[in-house]
Amino acid sequence: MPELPEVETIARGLARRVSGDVIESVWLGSKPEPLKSSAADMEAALNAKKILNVRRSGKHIVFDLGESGTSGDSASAQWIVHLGMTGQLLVCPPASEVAKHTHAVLRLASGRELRFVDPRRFGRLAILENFTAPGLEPLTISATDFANLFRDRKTPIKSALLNQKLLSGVGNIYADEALHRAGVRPGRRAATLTSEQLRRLHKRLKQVLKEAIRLGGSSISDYVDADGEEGFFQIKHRVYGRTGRPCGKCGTTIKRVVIAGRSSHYCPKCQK
DNA sequence: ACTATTTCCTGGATGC
DNA sequence: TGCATCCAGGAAATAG
Repeated sequence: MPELPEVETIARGLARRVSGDVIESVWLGSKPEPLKSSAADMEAALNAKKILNVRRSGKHIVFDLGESGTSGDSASAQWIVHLGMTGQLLVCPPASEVAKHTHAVLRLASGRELRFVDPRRFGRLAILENFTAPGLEPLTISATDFANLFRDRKTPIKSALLNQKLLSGVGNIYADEALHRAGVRPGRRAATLTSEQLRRLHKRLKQVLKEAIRLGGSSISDYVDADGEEGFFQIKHRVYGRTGRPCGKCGTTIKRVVIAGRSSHYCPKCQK
């Protein structure tokens, strides 16, 4: 399940591999469409465009597109890819087998193909201009702005962390991991956190995201980066997916509760 | 304006 | 072995 660190890893890998390449042809699957715009519009927006850069905004992958004919690199539209739960963007030799649930194939001038594969179809594709994810970036947000996001909110802090309109990029894994490292229970009402706890959560969230990026993300289920490589942050998980096992810090059994319809894992002793 | 709940979707795990 | 059921969860839609 790609969250900020996984999407960052994928975007960096793609930037390295396909920046400067030109889209020669486009195939878009029919199925129940993961497309925001019509297939014809998307194809027209992608065809013959140069990929200037690939980067991350929140959990979205942004392909900056430019005209391939002109010498200047003036950006026009952007191809936005959200991987949802199970989406993958793969750079493949054209001869390689097309995986089941492939919804888009971009043939590149370099001879390779960029393929979007997504079994569960929670992923989304869109053509936009000047896209920025709705929430604030967790890696750059100030402690003050961070604290202000949660002031007066009655919702559990876990729900608030997952709310992409507040912070963009935090998902279930890193919300749980940041809360454990900050010593705060996921069910705590956001507004009841002390300023000290908010300060810690701000610090620990940044820390855990940065460390996860350094390790190439967490490979849970089928996550792989643009090179097909798995990440290693899952070995650093202290609570996520560790229900019933001992907390590494104090030995107390890790508990699981459902908040906002999501599994939330925490240590009843370390987290207040 | 918020908050909580439901829905989408398939594959892997589990149970009888 | 085979079939049914459950569960994973990001974000949009819906309801309160």
